[in-house]
Amino acid sequence: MRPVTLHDLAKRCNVSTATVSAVVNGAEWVSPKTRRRVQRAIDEMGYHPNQLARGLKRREGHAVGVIVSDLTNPFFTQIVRSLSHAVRASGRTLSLCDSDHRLDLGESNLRALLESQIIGLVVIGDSVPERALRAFVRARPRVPVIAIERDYRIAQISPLLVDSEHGGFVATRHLVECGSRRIAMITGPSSGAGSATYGRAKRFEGYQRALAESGMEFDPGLVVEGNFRFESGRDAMTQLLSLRRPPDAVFAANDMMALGAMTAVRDAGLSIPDDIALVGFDNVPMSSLITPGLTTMAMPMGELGDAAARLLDAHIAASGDGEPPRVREMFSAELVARASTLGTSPAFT
Amino acid sequence: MRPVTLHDLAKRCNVSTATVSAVVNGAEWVSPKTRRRVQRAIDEMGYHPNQLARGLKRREGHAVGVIVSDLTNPFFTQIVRSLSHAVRASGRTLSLCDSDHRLDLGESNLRALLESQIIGLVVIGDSVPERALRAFVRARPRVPVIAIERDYRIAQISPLLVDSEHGGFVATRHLVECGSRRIAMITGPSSGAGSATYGRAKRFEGYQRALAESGMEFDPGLVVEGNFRFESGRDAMTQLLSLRRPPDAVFAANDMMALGAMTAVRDAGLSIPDDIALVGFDNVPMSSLITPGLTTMAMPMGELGDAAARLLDAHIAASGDGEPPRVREMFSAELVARASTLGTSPAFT
DNA sequence: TTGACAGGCTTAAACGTTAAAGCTAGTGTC
DNA sequence: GACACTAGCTTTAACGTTTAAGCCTGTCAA
Repeated sequence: MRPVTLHDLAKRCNVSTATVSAVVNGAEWVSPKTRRRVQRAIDEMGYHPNQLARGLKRREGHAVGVIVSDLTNPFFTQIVRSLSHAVRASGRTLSLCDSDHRLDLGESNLRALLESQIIGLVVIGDSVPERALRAFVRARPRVPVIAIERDYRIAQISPLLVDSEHGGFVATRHLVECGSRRIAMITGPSSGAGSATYGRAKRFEGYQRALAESGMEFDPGLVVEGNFRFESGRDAMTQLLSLRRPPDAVFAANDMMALGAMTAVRDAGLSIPDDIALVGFDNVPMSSLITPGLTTMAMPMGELGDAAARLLDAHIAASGDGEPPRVREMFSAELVARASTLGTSPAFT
Repeated sequence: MRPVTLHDLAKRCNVSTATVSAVVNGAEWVSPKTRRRVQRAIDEMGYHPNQLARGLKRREGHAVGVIVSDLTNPFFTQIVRSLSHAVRASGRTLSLCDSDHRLDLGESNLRALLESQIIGLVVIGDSVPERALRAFVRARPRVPVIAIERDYRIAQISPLLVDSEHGGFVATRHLVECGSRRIAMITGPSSGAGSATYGRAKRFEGYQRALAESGMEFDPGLVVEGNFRFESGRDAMTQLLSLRRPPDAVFAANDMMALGAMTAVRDAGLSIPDDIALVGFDNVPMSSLITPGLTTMAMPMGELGDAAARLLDAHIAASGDGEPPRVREMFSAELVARASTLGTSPAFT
């Protein structure tokens, strides 16, 4: 039992396949009578257009590709989710790839998407090597590519960034304002997976600027490198606590490391925020649910997903006019103050 | 600049497209000399097969569809993630749909997947109306459909289930063993989104059986209905605490509600587990990170994703032999005891 | 009466790939 | 020398759509 095709409908209605196609696609010129007859046959026989054939003929696919380095990261999940809704709303389909923090997997994922003739691509975080993307835009000059939280040096790629320098500055200044005098930082990795994300270095720069503007000296001994994961935050914190002069506040480059740091503080029998004040970055859902609530810089996840979808739609709609224009958009993270810096005053349980 | 096609390669190498196709697909009969020549041209010109054309000709797509009711639910995210890896490993592509807890969206997502000629379908949770799936298996009798945590009454659909009756039983018995005498339950919704998931009713049944086997009376006043979300757990707990005789233990049908319940207990100035012992269900990542750690029934998420991928591969490999066989697999949830029932003995911080 | 024109359809050629069937030259067999 | 056989190709017809071009038939203006 083959699926119903335009031919089947055409035979049944004694018209040509072109006419049936016109009805399916809502062309103007079909007479109301024929249109009704064909429409009835479509409903009765249960016809569904074959997007492969359609795509082949129209020389464009119907899928938008998205590559993410780790879907279990709530930051990415939320972006993918809002992206998926937007993509569906415009009648397309989402092809999802999880590169599992491995650049080689990201590259093979990208090839698969290229072959499936995607009509647009969103790359989130540090999931695809620059070289591979360069090859992609060369092979498909008309396909819009959007990078979230990664600033590729490729002219055809539109970056959507969060101003992490400012975010790091605000986070650190908040700690200063809360009375901290020795502020440590747990950074992202300087090499390997995640090291190339836009925010990694910027958060550190913001931290340094805030220290400078507050007249505090920068102590390299208070900077520990993590890898954005829970365990590395815990280990980094343990290391910081073992210093001769431990810090009284810590700015972690993301929430997962901040949460890891939190358990290390607890394990050491110390209290947050009295002994150690703590700020994270991302505002993952968990940060509002734990006790004490984690003060953090909220990333505009929904906005990023929506903006990506909006850009894709615009690019696709304007296709035919050569290459898509490059757009660079900057979003900002907002401070969400919770108990990990403010303490348990009634307003911030 | 059109993408390179088989024709371009054929012309360049003075062979027919059939030969080039044979090289691309690794057919045996091509002479080593020709193979080398063609292979070189492929590399030099940067050829990538067009999966739309290939799929059209072979009468099968290259994508596996997955529909999930809410991607931000970590339980689903982990399944999708392991599924995506398995799908990529077999050279296919993942088409992801998030139905946003709306059955009508799930239905339109399913239609989109149908049109894109998916080669297999995984439906996770309560995301697609049974009627729509029935139509799908009628339209595509050869496409294997796998349902995770949902037991559709459709012969062609293979369900992958977790024995939640037993899980509910073990969870409740654990509370009994920890000394609780009045055990309440926060259930899933009895109607609307999520109400049709396989586990919902089963967890409640297991709870009742454990009470009966422990010789404890079942008190309907200790059962409150939630909707699987954080806030509903918090509200349900508040309601339970306001009873004349509040419970000394609560079994929540999932972790998110248990976490909500936890904040309600804290807000009431009570302690976990001394005043209220708490058990959840799912073992979302957060449950191990909060304080106190949440005792919960661990769902075998990776196993479910892998099993789904394995079944799909088997079905697809055996295609041609008519309809895919229906497989029903049952997995089990395992108790992970943490501080929310055991207290802060050194072993369970 | 002729021609122009428009409405409503059909024809036919693609889109890039695969696969069955056919062809050719060379080898081996008796 | 006729025959079969094989290795290594080519030819050709699809797969299900779309779309440009063409073909009728009827209407209307001149």
